[in-house]
Amino acid sequence: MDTCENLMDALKFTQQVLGGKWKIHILNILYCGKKRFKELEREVVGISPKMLIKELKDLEALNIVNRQTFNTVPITVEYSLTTDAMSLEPLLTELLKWSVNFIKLQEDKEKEEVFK
Amino acid sequence: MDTCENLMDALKFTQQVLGGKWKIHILNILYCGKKRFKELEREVVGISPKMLIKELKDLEALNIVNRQTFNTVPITVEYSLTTDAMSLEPLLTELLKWSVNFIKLQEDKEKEEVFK
DNA sequence: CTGGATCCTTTAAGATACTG
DNA sequence: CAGTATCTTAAAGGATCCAG
Repeated sequence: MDTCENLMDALKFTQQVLGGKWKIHILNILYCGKKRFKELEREVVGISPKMLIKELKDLEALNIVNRQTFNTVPITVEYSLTTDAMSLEPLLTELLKWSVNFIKLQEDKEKEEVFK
Repeated sequence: MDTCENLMDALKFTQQVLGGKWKIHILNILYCGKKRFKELEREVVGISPKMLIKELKDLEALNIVNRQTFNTVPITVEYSLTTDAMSLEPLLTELLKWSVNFIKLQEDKEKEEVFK
C-alpha cells in the first residue's frame, strides 16, 4: 500500500540521494567501481575536497556508499556503492539518457523554427 | 556518441528538472493531468504561491510544462506537461518505487540488528 | 593522502501582505 | 484567481589553510 506519507518520504529520500550539485555525478563514477578519495577528486571535475567529503559522508549515512580504510602509509581510503545502491544504476542511466534525448529534441525544434 | 560534455549537460539538465524542494512533487501531480494554479497550490502541501510560481516558470522555460490562460472572469490558468515531459513519467515512478523499497530494506536491516 | 576547520559568498526558501 | 513585492532566514557551496 502506497500511502501519501510513503510518497513524501520517498521524495525526501530521493532528494537526499540525488540532490545537490554533485551527488549524481559522484554516483555515476562509483558505478564504474570503487575509487579512492583522490581519484574521485580528480574525476568529479571542479569539486573541492570539502564538498567531496561532505557528499560522501551524506551518502554513507544513507547507506548508499561504503567507506573502507587501509593502514598503508600514507593511509588510503576506498569508496564503493552498497549492493542496495547498485540497483539504482539502471534508473539513473535511463534518466540521463532521457535528458540527453530531451535536450536534443529541443535543439532540433529550434532549428525547425529557423526554416519557417 | 555520448561525449563527456553530453553527460555533463544531461546532469545539469536533470538537476534543473528534478532539483529543489518541490519540482518532483509538482511533476508527480501534473502527471495526473492539467491543473489550475490554485489546485496545484492545494495539492503541493506546504508550498507558498511565490515558490509555486517560480518552479512553474522554471519548468516552463525548460519546455517541461505548458501554461495556458483563459479569459474568464476571474482569469483561469491551466498548467500541463509537454508531451516530451510525459516520457519521463515511468522513470520517475520507478525512481520513487526504488526509494520506497530502499527505505523499507534499511528499516528491515535495523530490526534484524535488534535480534542479534 | 585524507580529510578537518574557518571564513565568506551565493542561492534557496519561507512569511506575509498586496494587486489586476 | 493568479500571481507580485518585499523582507528575512536557512542552506548550499567555494576558497584556503592546516593536521595526522
